[in-house]
Amino acid sequence: MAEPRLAEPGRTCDTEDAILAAARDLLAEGGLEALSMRAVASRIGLSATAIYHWFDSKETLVDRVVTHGFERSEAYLWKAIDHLPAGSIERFAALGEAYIRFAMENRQYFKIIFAIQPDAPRQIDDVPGKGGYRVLRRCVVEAMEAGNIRKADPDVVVLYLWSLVHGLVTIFMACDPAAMLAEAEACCSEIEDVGDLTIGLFQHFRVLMREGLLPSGAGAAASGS
Amino acid sequence: MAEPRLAEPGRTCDTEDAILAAARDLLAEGGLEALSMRAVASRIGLSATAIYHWFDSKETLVDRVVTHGFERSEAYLWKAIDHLPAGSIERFAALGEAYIRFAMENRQYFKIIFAIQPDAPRQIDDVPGKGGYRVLRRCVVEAMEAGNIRKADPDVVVLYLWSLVHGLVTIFMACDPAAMLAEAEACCSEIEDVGDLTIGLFQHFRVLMREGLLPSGAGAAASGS
DNA sequence: CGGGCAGGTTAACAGCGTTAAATTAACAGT
DNA sequence: ACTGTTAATTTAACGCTGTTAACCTGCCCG
Repeated sequence: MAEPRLAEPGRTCDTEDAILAAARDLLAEGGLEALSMRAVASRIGLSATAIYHWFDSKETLVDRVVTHGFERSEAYLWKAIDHLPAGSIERFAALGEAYIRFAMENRQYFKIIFAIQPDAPRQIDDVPGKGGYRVLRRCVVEAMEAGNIRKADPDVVVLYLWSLVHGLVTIFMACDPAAMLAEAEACCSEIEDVGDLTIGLFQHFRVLMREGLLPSGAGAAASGS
Repeated sequence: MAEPRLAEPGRTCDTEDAILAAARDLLAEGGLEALSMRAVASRIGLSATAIYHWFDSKETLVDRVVTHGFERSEAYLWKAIDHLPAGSIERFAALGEAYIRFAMENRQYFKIIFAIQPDAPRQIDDVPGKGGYRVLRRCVVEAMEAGNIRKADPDVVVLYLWSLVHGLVTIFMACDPAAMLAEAEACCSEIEDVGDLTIGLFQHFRVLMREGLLPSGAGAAASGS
């Protein structure tokens, strides 16, 4: 039936790609529960068991799909900031917004990565960390060298910023934004899209990120206490 | 076989409680995948289908279990701060650490709440928000009134702090803390427990929370830019 | 020609959530 | 006491899941 060409040297086999593509589509369309081995197989005209010649298990398959989905993240994030001056704090805001947008566009992948792990947690490299952590860390180090942000352990600052934006994403993915909006009616009375709403809220975080919680007057003076 | 007493007026039926208890135990022992209707039923000596007289579906059952698990959160968080002076910023640190500890002790519940939602996300009241949001908001408002933190929309500040600590928890639940530790070797060379490690890192966030990213000199003066 | 192997098939297993129908027991009414 | 009702539970079954075992088919190489 299908032409069985696979010996071409640099090329991975067609079937494997087809499986990955079908799995990716199913995941995007109906989430993880729609991604069954039989569904993937029938979409490419194979038996379910054929998949086991290419992937050890469903978990392996899902892992490959998600990993592939996140490989774009580094380029995605970098593109969002490369037009801004290196070392500037503007880059943090742009990076955070890009992270939010990327998460909203790939929320199925996000949910899996941050939920599926059975007991042995993955390496940080498998997480958006691989791409995102590097980009963010570079921004932090450059901004420190430029004297635009406080000098501290860069990894602590990176984790601080990553936690902030990732927590916002996670909360907004789990909660009804409308209910959120009712409580925090600050900015966003007419925004409907969850992503826009999240970004709108994130923009209100800027002052707190830059200047902290302490009142304006007390600011940097109280550093020693 | 079992004594069929159920007509007692104020009392919910025994079987329902037994189901919930068995489900809670199974969840704690083996996570969501260990919580099957048949496993719950066999643990209390019933048929799986008997559960459907008390709960519409597995989703309903899990929902009840998780909700019950989170009902303690408000008391838990409040207990962690009630010995500290109202309006003080010390309360934020204590509250954050308590949130981390609660999350680590109830990570199965956390994973479900922040992962399971099919498409229609839950109301904020179902999330630790119900308990946690209220406690945190009260701390923020009191600290604002006491002049200890900058005056702003309290809901934005609440969400800022909640995102920060929840993001940290989420990241540390999904990533290998050892790999994390290798990158951010700041504080924690000998800590083994994930919860302690997370709290250790959170303590390093304090300066950034209070005083922001900007360098000490530039601090509060740049407020207008 | 023959072996080996990649790629695929069908059949089957154990488990899952869930439904339908039948069963048992207790209670209420006449 | 007989009857009907309802709560609580059972067994049987359906369709789905991931996965394994065994078998087939055709290409390539010696």
